[in-house]
Amino acid sequence: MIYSSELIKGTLKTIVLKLLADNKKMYGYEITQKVKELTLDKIQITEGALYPTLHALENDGLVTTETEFIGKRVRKYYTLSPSGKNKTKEKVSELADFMETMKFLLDIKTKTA
Amino acid sequence: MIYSSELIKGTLKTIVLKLLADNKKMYGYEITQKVKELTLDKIQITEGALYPTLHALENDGLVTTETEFIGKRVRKYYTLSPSGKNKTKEKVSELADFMETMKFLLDIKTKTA
DNA sequence: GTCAAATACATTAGATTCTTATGTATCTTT
DNA sequence: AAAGATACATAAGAATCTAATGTATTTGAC
Repeated sequence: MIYSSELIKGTLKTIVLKLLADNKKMYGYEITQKVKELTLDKIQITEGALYPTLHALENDGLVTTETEFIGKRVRKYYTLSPSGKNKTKEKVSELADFMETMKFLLDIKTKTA
Repeated sequence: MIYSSELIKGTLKTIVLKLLADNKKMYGYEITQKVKELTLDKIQITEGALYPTLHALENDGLVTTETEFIGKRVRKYYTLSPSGKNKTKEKVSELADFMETMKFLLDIKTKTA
Protein backbone atom coordinates (compact mmCIF):
# COMPACT_ATOMS: atom_id res chain seq x y z
CA MET A 1 0.00 0.00 0.00
CA ILE A 2 1.17 3.46 -0.93
CA TYR A 3 -0.37 6.49 0.78
CA SER A 4 -2.56 8.64 -1.43
CA SER A 5 -0.56 11.55 -2.73
CA GLU A 6 -2.69 14.18 -1.04
CA LEU A 7 -1.35 13.05 2.33
CA ILE A 8 2.20 13.75 1.27
CA LYS A 9 1.29 17.29 0.36
CA GLY A 10 2.30 19.61 3.11
CA THR A 11 4.56 17.12 4.85
CA LEU A 12 7.26 16.73 2.21
CA LYS A 13 9.26 19.76 3.29
CA THR A 14 9.18 18.62 6.91
CA ILE A 15 10.29 15.10 5.98
CA VAL A 16 13.23 16.42 3.98
CA LEU A 17 14.30 18.83 6.71
CA LYS A 18 14.11 16.11 9.36
CA LEU A 19 16.18 13.70 7.29
CA LEU A 20 18.83 16.35 6.79
CA ALA A 21 18.83 17.07 10.51
CA ASP A 22 19.43 13.40 11.27
CA ASN A 23 21.91 12.69 8.53
CA LYS A 24 23.83 15.94 8.28
CA LYS A 25 24.49 15.74 4.54
CA MET A 26 22.41 14.07 1.84
CA TYR A 27 21.84 14.24 -1.89
CA GLY A 28 18.52 14.14 -3.67
CA TYR A 29 18.44 10.59 -4.89
CA GLU A 30 19.63 9.41 -1.49
CA ILE A 31 16.68 11.14 0.16
CA THR A 32 14.15 9.39 -2.08
CA GLN A 33 15.73 6.01 -1.29
CA LYS A 34 15.99 6.67 2.43
CA VAL A 35 12.33 7.64 2.71
CA LYS A 36 11.29 4.61 0.67
CA GLU A 37 13.39 2.36 2.89
CA LEU A 38 12.33 3.84 6.23
CA THR A 39 8.63 3.74 5.33
CA LEU A 40 8.72 0.24 3.81
CA ASP A 41 7.78 1.66 0.40
CA LYS A 42 4.67 3.39 1.71
CA ILE A 43 6.00 6.86 0.97
CA GLN A 44 7.66 7.27 -2.40
CA ILE A 45 8.93 10.72 -3.16
CA THR A 46 9.06 11.46 -6.86
CA GLU A 47 11.87 13.49 -8.33
CA GLY A 48 9.42 15.99 -9.78
CA ALA A 49 8.32 16.76 -6.24
CA LEU A 50 11.68 16.54 -4.52
CA TYR A 51 13.92 18.72 -6.64
CA PRO A 52 11.65 21.78 -6.64
CA THR A 53 11.37 21.37 -2.87
CA LEU A 54 15.13 21.21 -2.42
CA HIS A 55 15.59 24.25 -4.62
CA ALA A 56 13.00 26.13 -2.60
CA LEU A 57 14.78 25.25 0.64
CA GLU A 58 17.99 26.55 -0.87
CA ASN A 59 16.35 29.79 -2.01
CA ASP A 60 14.99 30.28 1.49
CA GLY A 61 18.46 29.87 2.94
CA LEU A 62 17.51 26.79 4.91
CA VAL A 63 20.10 24.57 3.27
CA THR A 64 23.50 25.01 1.65
CA THR A 65 24.82 22.87 -1.17
CA GLU A 66 28.08 21.44 -2.35
CA THR A 67 28.71 19.54 -5.55
CA GLU A 68 30.83 16.45 -5.67
CA PHE A 69 31.94 14.31 -8.58
CA ILE A 70 31.64 10.56 -8.32
CA GLY A 71 33.62 9.55 -11.39
CA LYS A 72 32.06 11.77 -14.04
CA ARG A 73 28.66 11.91 -12.39
CA VAL A 74 27.52 14.94 -10.42
CA ARG A 75 26.19 14.60 -6.93
CA LYS A 76 24.72 17.58 -5.10
CA TYR A 77 24.81 17.44 -1.32
CA TYR A 78 22.43 19.40 0.88
CA THR A 79 23.23 20.50 4.43
CA LEU A 80 21.04 22.39 6.90
CA SER A 81 22.01 25.99 7.63
CA PRO A 82 21.58 27.35 11.18
CA SER A 83 18.19 28.81 10.24
CA GLY A 84 17.37 25.49 8.62
CA LYS A 85 17.98 23.74 11.93
CA ASN A 86 15.59 26.09 13.68
CA LYS A 87 13.02 25.69 10.94
CA THR A 88 13.28 21.92 11.27
CA LYS A 89 12.48 22.07 14.97
CA GLU A 90 9.51 24.31 14.30
CA LYS A 91 8.11 22.19 11.49
CA VAL A 92 8.58 18.89 13.29
CA SER A 93 6.94 20.08 16.47
CA GLU A 94 4.11 21.68 14.54
CA LEU A 95 3.49 18.42 12.69
CA ALA A 96 3.66 16.41 15.92
CA ASP A 97 1.13 18.79 17.46
CA PHE A 98 -1.09 18.62 14.39
CA MET A 99 -1.06 14.83 14.50
CA GLU A 100 -2.19 14.86 18.12
CA THR A 101 -5.08 17.10 17.16
CA MET A 102 -5.99 14.91 14.22
CA LYS A 103 -5.86 11.81 16.36
CA PHE A 104 -8.35 13.40 18.73
CA LEU A 105 -10.52 14.52 15.85
CA LEU A 106 -10.60 11.05 14.33
CA ASP A 107 -11.47 9.32 17.57
CA ILE A 108 -14.29 11.50 18.78
CA LYS A 109 -17.73 10.05 19.18
CA THR A 110 -20.24 12.83 19.66
CA LYS A 111 -23.34 11.24 18.20
CA THR A 112 -26.42 13.42 18.32
CA ALA A 113 -28.77 10.45 18.36
CA MET B 1 -1.48 28.96 17.23
CA ILE B 2 -3.10 27.98 13.96
CA TYR B 3 -1.62 25.16 11.90
CA SER B 4 0.01 26.23 8.66
CA SER B 5 -2.42 25.77 5.83
CA GLU B 6 -0.32 23.21 4.01
CA LEU B 7 -1.02 20.70 6.78
CA ILE B 8 -4.75 20.97 6.23
CA LYS B 9 -4.32 20.12 2.57
CA GLY B 10 -5.07 16.50 2.04
CA THR B 11 -6.80 15.99 5.37
CA LEU B 12 -9.82 18.23 4.86
CA LYS B 13 -11.90 15.65 3.06
CA THR B 14 -11.18 13.07 5.75
CA ILE B 15 -12.11 15.51 8.52
CA VAL B 16 -15.42 16.34 6.87
CA LEU B 17 -16.28 12.69 6.25
CA LYS B 18 -15.46 11.75 9.83
CA LEU B 19 -17.59 14.56 11.27
CA LEU B 20 -20.52 13.46 9.13
CA ALA B 21 -20.04 9.87 10.27
CA ASP B 22 -20.18 10.97 13.91
CA ASN B 23 -22.98 13.49 13.62
CA LYS B 24 -25.18 11.95 10.97
CA LYS B 25 -26.38 15.23 9.47
CA MET B 26 -24.57 18.57 9.32
CA TYR B 27 -24.58 21.77 7.30
CA GLY B 28 -21.54 23.66 6.05
CA TYR B 29 -21.32 26.44 8.54
CA GLU B 30 -21.88 23.97 11.36
CA ILE B 31 -18.89 21.94 10.17
CA THR B 32 -16.57 24.95 10.26
CA GLN B 33 -17.70 25.78 13.80
CA LYS B 34 -17.46 22.21 15.02
CA VAL B 35 -13.91 21.82 13.76
CA LYS B 36 -12.93 25.14 15.26
CA GLU B 37 -14.44 24.15 18.59
CA LEU B 38 -13.03 20.61 18.71
CA THR B 39 -9.53 21.76 17.83
CA LEU B 40 -9.52 24.79 20.15
CA ASP B 41 -9.25 27.14 17.17
CA LYS B 42 -6.14 25.43 15.82
CA ILE B 43 -7.87 24.25 12.66
CA GLN B 44 -10.03 26.83 10.96
CA ILE B 45 -11.70 25.70 7.79
CA THR B 46 -12.43 28.54 5.43
CA GLU B 47 -15.59 28.59 3.39
CA GLY B 48 -13.64 28.82 0.16
CA ALA B 49 -12.10 25.46 1.00
CA LEU B 50 -15.15 23.80 2.52
CA TYR B 51 -17.88 24.38 -0.03
CA PRO B 52 -15.93 23.08 -3.04
CA THR B 53 -15.05 20.03 -0.94
CA LEU B 54 -18.67 19.40 0.00
CA HIS B 55 -19.75 19.79 -3.61
CA ALA B 56 -17.07 17.33 -4.68
CA LEU B 57 -18.27 14.81 -2.11
CA GLU B 58 -21.77 15.21 -3.48
CA ASN B 59 -20.62 14.76 -7.07
CA ASP B 60 -18.79 11.60 -6.06
CA GLY B 61 -21.97 10.23 -4.49
CA LEU B 62 -20.45 10.09 -1.02
CA VAL B 63 -23.03 12.40 0.53
CA THR B 64 -26.65 13.30 -0.10
CA THR B 65 -28.18 16.69 0.62
CA GLU B 66 -31.45 18.15 1.79
CA THR B 67 -32.36 21.80 2.02
CA GLU B 68 -34.17 23.23 4.98
CA PHE B 69 -35.50 26.71 5.62
CA ILE B 70 -34.81 28.34 8.97
CA GLY B 71 -37.10 31.33 8.73
CA LYS B 72 -36.17 32.71 5.33
CA ARG B 73 -32.60 31.47 5.45
CA VAL B 74 -31.48 28.38 3.54
CA ARG B 75 -29.64 25.61 5.29
CA LYS B 76 -28.19 22.70 3.35
CA TYR B 77 -27.70 19.48 5.27
CA TYR B 78 -25.21 16.81 4.25
CA THR B 79 -25.57 13.12 5.08
CA LEU B 80 -23.23 10.23 4.28
CA SER B 81 -24.40 7.75 1.67
CA PRO B 82 -23.58 4.05 2.09
CA SER B 83 -20.51 4.43 -0.15
CA GLY B 84 -19.63 7.54 1.85
CA LYS B 85 -19.57 5.47 5.01
CA ASN B 86 -17.17 3.00 3.44
CA LYS B 87 -15.02 5.78 2.10
CA THR B 88 -14.86 7.33 5.55
CA LYS B 89 -13.54 4.11 7.08
CA GLU B 90 -10.93 3.85 4.35
CA LYS B 91 -9.78 7.46 4.64
CA VAL B 92 -9.68 7.46 8.43
CA SER B 93 -7.69 4.26 8.67
CA GLU B 94 -5.32 5.41 5.94
CA LEU B 95 -4.71 8.65 7.79
CA ALA B 96 -4.20 6.82 11.08
CA ASP B 97 -1.68 4.54 9.36
CA PHE B 98 0.05 7.49 7.73
CA MET B 99 0.39 9.24 11.07
CA GLU B 100 2.05 6.19 12.58
CA THR B 101 4.53 6.18 9.74
CA MET B 102 5.18 9.89 10.12
CA LYS B 103 5.65 9.53 13.85
CA PHE B 104 8.31 6.93 13.22
CA LEU B 105 9.93 9.09 10.58
CA LEU B 106 10.05 12.11 12.85
CA ASP B 107 11.48 10.26 15.82
CA ILE B 108 14.26 8.37 14.13
CA LYS B 109 17.84 9.13 15.07
CA THR B 110 20.10 7.52 12.52
CA LYS B 111 23.11 9.80 12.68
CA THR B 112 25.89 8.79 10.37
CA ALA B 113 28.56 10.45 12.49
C1' DG C 1 -34.65 51.09 16.39
C1' DT C 2 -30.28 50.80 14.32
C1' DC C 3 -25.75 49.03 13.60
C1' DA C 4 -22.34 45.36 14.07
C1' DA C 5 -21.58 40.75 14.31
C1' DA C 6 -22.95 36.24 13.42
C1' DT C 7 -25.22 32.99 10.46
C1' DA C 8 -25.35 30.75 5.84
C1' DC C 9 -24.91 30.00 1.26
C1' DA C 10 -21.68 30.51 -2.95
C1' DT C 11 -18.03 31.76 -6.60
C1' DT C 12 -13.56 33.23 -8.47
C1' DA C 13 -8.73 34.75 -9.40
C1' DG C 14 -4.45 33.51 -7.95
C1' DA C 15 -0.93 30.74 -5.41
C1' DT C 16 1.04 26.58 -4.16
C1' DT C 17 2.50 22.14 -4.81
C1' DC C 18 2.14 17.78 -6.53
C1' DT C 19 1.91 14.25 -10.81
C1' DT C 20 3.36 12.72 -15.06
C1' DA C 21 6.26 13.03 -18.72
C1' DT C 22 10.36 14.12 -20.66
C1' DG C 23 15.38 14.96 -21.14
C1' DT C 24 20.39 14.07 -20.43
C1' DA C 25 24.08 11.26 -18.93
C1' DT C 26 26.82 7.74 -16.33
C1' DC C 27 27.57 3.38 -13.98
C1' DT C 28 26.65 -1.51 -12.93
C1' DT C 29 25.10 -6.01 -13.70
C1' DT C 30 23.83 -9.82 -16.53
C1' DA D 1 25.20 -5.15 -25.54
C1' DA D 2 21.16 -4.16 -23.16
C1' DA D 3 18.61 -3.22 -19.05
C1' DG D 4 18.28 -1.25 -14.89
C1' DA D 5 19.94 1.74 -11.43
C1' DT D 6 22.02 6.12 -10.32
C1' DA D 7 21.62 11.27 -10.57
C1' DC D 8 20.58 15.59 -11.96
C1' DA D 9 16.74 18.75 -13.91
C1' DT D 10 12.53 21.05 -16.07
C1' DA D 11 7.74 21.78 -17.57
C1' DA D 12 2.73 21.25 -18.65
C1' DG D 13 -1.21 20.17 -16.32
C1' DA D 14 -4.13 18.88 -12.25
C1' DA D 15 -5.71 19.46 -7.77
C1' DT D 16 -6.75 22.07 -3.95
C1' DC D 17 -6.26 25.73 -0.90
C1' DT D 18 -6.25 31.14 0.27
C1' DA D 19 -8.13 35.49 0.10
C1' DA D 20 -11.44 38.29 -1.67
C1' DT D 21 -15.92 39.19 -2.88
C1' DG D 22 -20.97 38.78 -3.14
C1' DT D 23 -25.81 38.17 -1.37
C1' DA D 24 -29.03 37.90 2.28
C1' DT D 25 -31.05 37.02 7.01
C1' DT D 26 -30.98 36.95 11.99
C1' DT D 27 -29.40 38.18 16.54
C1' DG D 28 -27.61 40.96 20.17
C1' DA D 29 -25.97 45.25 22.08
C1' DC D 30 -26.52 50.06 23.03
